Amino acid sequence: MNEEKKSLNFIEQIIEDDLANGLTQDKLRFRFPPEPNGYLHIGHAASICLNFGLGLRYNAPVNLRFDDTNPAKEEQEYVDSIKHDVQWLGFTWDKELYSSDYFQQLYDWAVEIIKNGKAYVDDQSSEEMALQKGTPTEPGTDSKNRNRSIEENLALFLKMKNGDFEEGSHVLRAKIDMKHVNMHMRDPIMYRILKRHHHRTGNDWCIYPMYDWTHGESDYLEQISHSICTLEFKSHRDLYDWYVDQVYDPAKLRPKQREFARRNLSYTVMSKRKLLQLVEEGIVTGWDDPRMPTISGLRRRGYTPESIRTFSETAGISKRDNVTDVALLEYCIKDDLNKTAPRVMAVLDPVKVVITNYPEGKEEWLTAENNQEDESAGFREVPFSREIYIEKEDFREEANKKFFRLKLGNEVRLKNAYIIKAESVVKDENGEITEIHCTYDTESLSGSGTEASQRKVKGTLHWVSIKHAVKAEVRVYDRLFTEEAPDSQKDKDFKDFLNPDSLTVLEAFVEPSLKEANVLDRFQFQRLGYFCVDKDTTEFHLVFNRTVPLRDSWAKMEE
RNA sequence: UGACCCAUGGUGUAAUGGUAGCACUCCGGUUUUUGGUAUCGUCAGUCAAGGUUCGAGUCCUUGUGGGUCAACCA
Repeated sequence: MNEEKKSLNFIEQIIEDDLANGLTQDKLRFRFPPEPNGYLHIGHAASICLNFGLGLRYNAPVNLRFDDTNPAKEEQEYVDSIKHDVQWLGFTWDKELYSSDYFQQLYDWAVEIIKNGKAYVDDQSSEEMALQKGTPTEPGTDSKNRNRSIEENLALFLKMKNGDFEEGSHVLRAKIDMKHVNMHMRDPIMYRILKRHHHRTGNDWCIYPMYDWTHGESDYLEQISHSICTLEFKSHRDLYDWYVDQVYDPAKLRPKQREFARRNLSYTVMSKRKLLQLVEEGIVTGWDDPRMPTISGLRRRGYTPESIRTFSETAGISKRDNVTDVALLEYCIKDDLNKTAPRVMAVLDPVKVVITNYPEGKEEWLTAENNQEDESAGFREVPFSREIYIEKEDFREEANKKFFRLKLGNEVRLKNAYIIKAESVVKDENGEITEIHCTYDTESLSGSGTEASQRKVKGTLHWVSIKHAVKAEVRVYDRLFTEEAPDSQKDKDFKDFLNPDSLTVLEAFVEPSLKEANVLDRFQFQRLGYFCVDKDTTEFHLVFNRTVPLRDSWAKMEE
């Protein structure tokens, strides 16, 4: 009953203020506007969760709008992946829209703007125009084409549209103010000539509208009430407003742009350019490499949509630059999987144990709970026999009292099975232990209710029966970079900080029940971590990805 | 030598002029057939200096520090 009221973030605050000042709730409408030029990453997830979260909170529609105004970079493949990722995250958009849907409307409006004397065709080189643009501290100078007649502009713009000019030879510019303190207001380009095939409009157009000209008008057309973007667009706001002013009908809703800080994660990079570089240079295996901060990478790694939503919610939003500790993301997935992932046993670095007083040829199928955190998860049967594998690091010939695991002369419990005692070891010519000989307490079976079964021993180990074990490839991932903020180190390239050990491939043994596992099924390998079945799995070859290890306070004690 | 944005524990955020709180991380205790989980606890913060006010993290001024802005990218 603690009616603790959740505080509003600053965007919600703005909306509440607008509502208090007369905007009605039914006018609220949002959008998520990715450019289909790459895969979505965890930073986009923040924006997705923000926009769709607002939609849920205010019962308002949220459009998925592809900002596809640059045919040179955009592809259908990216459109498909983005739709998949948004759905996978658990959100439903109202309308699927494309900026390219508005090319004709934008063109018609541009003609009107020319007729109003607010735009002109410039045929200078981009170098000349850049020179005239000035700098943040110096005003720009007017183009020699700035005062072309309306008729001439109309004729030239038509020729641009008709493909009569070469790429790069002409642009349409808004006539605003070359001396404006805001560089974006110094006669920005509205259209450029691009003789490229567009993934949706094909070859219908050879002029394409720029982002600024497109975005506000698209928001206006869709009657988006709050157009939320990241901080680097702050200085575009003046232009956004100027463009909306050119077509605004006061009877309609006027969209407003508001900006928040993009979410950065420690030990990774987030820019599409850099992620693309990792993919193209083969540093990772693809956009969905489990080490990538992409939604598809996290999905393949074993992250749940729920955990990513919780992460976004917990990290919150603000207007300051940030680098969120990846430990928070890892906490979110561990917390989720702890409640939902079935427990199984797998040995990643095996050493053989022979239980000398266990009859040769005998096998038992023992009962094991699937999830101690969830009674409804039920039980399964796990085979036990005379020879088993345990982890190498779970045995020492000698150790101090802090070491709760198996050592000569000492007892441990095998999870869901018996208590065993290490009696001797067999070594090869190099002194490497090849077998550990143990005896077991025949009365100590877990759950049997006997006095011996209730005995307290300090350590409990996971294990697999050698005879029944299934071989599996296990891919153990570590952070991709060794530096918290790899892309903000002065004079250094982010790739200087690549972690050479970000992937370790192990040949492991897992309990037989895992033979039935399907791609993306998630498990806790007890005492080790959370793992999921990779898509590389075939009928004959099981592959697991380690999502995240369990907290290991023993490893910490060991320094 | 400009304009704009930002500044709260190690990290991410809250406090809307009135008790600086939450989560993660770190460290420690208890419980435990996972050295997991759960649970209890410890350490730790308002960039600085002035001003307004009964009262300032919050408002004002000036500094300091960080970021953004000059693609025919978005």
